[in-house]
Amino acid sequence: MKILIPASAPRRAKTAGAAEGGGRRVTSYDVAALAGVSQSAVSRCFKPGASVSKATYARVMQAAQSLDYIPNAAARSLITRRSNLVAVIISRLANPHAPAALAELSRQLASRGKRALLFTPERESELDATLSDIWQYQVDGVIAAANLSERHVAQCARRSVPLVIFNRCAADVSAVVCDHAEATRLLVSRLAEAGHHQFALIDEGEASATARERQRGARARLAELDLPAPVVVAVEGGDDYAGGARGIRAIIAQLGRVPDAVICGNDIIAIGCLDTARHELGINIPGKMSVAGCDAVDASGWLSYNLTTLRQPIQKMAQAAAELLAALIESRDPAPEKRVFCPQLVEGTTARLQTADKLDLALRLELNKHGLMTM
Amino acid sequence: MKILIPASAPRRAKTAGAAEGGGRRVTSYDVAALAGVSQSAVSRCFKPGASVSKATYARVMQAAQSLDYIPNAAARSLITRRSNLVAVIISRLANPHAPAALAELSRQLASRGKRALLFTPERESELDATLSDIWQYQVDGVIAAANLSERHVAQCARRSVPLVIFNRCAADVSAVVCDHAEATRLLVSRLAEAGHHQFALIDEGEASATARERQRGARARLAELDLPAPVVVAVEGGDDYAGGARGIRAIIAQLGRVPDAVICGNDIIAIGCLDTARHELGINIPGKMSVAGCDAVDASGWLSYNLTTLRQPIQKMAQAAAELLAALIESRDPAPEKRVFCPQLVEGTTARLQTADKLDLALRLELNKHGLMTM
DNA sequence: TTGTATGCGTTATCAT
DNA sequence: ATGATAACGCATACAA
Repeated sequence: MKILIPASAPRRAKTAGAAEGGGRRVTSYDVAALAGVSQSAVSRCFKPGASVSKATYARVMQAAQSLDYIPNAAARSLITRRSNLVAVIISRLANPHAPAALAELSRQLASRGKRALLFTPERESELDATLSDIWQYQVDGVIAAANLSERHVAQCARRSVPLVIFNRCAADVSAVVCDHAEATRLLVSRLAEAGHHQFALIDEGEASATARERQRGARARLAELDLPAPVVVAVEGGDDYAGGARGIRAIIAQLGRVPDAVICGNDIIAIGCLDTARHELGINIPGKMSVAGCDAVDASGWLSYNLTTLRQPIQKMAQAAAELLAALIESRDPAPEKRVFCPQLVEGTTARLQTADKLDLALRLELNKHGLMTM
Repeated sequence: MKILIPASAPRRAKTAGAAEGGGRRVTSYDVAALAGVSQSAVSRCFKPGASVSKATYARVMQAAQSLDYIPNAAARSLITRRSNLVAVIISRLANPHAPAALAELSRQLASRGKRALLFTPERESELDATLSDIWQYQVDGVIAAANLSERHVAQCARRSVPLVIFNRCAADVSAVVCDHAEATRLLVSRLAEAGHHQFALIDEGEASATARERQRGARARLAELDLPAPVVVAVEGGDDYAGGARGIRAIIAQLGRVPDAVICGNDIIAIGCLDTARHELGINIPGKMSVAGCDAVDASGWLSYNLTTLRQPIQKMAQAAAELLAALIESRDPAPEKRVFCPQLVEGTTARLQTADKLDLALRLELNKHGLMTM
């Protein structure tokens, strides 16, 4: 059996000479040496609420500053099991209000000390690879503005990584959503009140959950009001300006005439529909036909359009998402919570709407309800 | 002096029982134990081009899969000094083509095994804090679509973190830019050829480097052509739809009449100018006045506008940025390289332009030059 | 080709 | 309040 004599020297002999090797990184050992304290003292100085004397704190901070020392997040996350990274999955950054949502999410995460690690899969088939990528980085949580399958959601659960779905429907997951069904109900109510009879919808196809919701809301309200079922045109993968242009032509072809009102899945579709109707088909809007969009974009307010549309409270939604995720990260209790917001009607000039004071009382009460957040 | 008896057991006693503690992470040790190999063997299996036998590779991969093992990027980056993270600084995500650029950057980085860590400072004053944040994460490089000061650039150099500036002017740094001066030169040339005499500019103020470039190009070309100096209106912080609306009113007030042509710093300004001129001031466009934008956005192609504008090759620029950064990361040679792209003229119907075959030969040659990439 | 041993830079635990 | 020491999970030099 061998007998060892313990080395009295510390495990590593760090030299504080930072100006030597060119590429050597500045570590807490360098700062400690310069400040004349132990490395653990340095570490404590960078941990909020740790017990350090005023004097050492000052010396350490000065040393750190003169060496440009900044703690290494990789090493920290290794031991704390907190990366302060949040994966943000946005499937289509081209989506009209994705930029606004992303900017606000980034802000909100930053205010909570988290950073957005961006993932932009282009097809749904890339989601598997995207998730694998994500796990590498030991993210503290995931915010997904993408159509995750149940399998993907389960994957998050198995790894116990908190997940918040943004603006998509999903079962058994925390989510921040807009009540799209209520939105189209509201729109149909107002338009019907103003005398519109034959409705049409241009929207994404059945693959889109939000499109299904919008269609469901519109159909239900129309049925309640004993109005004819709407003509529905799905613009698969063409939920954009060109889709709106094709959509209105398809509707007229199918119906044999101009509908009273067209409700579009988003503002860009609506603008495409509007431009084509006005400039190419010569339809008087809103005289002969009303057009409404969803998800107000900047362009909807421009003088050439002044679109009647529904505004999602994107900022509030982003804030809610960050809030929800933060709560999930703190407490290890995975009780899913949903926050449902309701879009607000923006009365433009592309639809003939009854002014509010002419509406009967019952309808006014109902509309009033929509102005509030619902759970 | 104490005498120690060395423990014959390894430094750490890892149990492969993954299903015990609930939250325990799966490590390469777990995979090694299940596959009956050493931890280093597992590590090698995940390193492309390492020397592993076919047999062990298969066993390790199967074990890894059954345990849902994925290497921990934090631990890896600690030893390899490569985080595979790239900080992307975008100061204003509201900026018309920021989303497109970001999406393409994310794509291009991903194809090189890198991830975009997003930073969205809102004011220039936040840049210091942003950079400090960035250094924590040991990013492999930085792509900045923001106005970094020389101090910020120096900070990157001192930490030897590769930096690529996106779409901003900067000295002594690698950058991907559009030649905005050439863009406005081109526009002025074409408009002058078509008989425009009195020009006006609506753009951001002197604080914006790209605005200064555009103004410089326009002034220079006008001087060459012996045309009067342009009326210039700066819309500080209002480089948007409302800015364009205010801008055209200011120009007319200043000039006492309608100018022949208005060149706007971006398409949104141009659209604001156009809408106000047409719908509120009743100016016939392009009959009485020509309007041109810069940085083609989707809306510029809509039927209601069909704007004459300049298209930046954003995709190519994003690709070039990723390429440049990747090269910088690979080679430790910090020789700055610039890639300059030239915007392409989009001939809409908001400006009276001479058709190309009527231009004199000299001008045609010059224009042709602009179609190519310049260095 | 494979295994052993060590270090990356930090935080956490414990004794002082 | 402070310092010594042990993880965290991986990659790599070196020995076998």
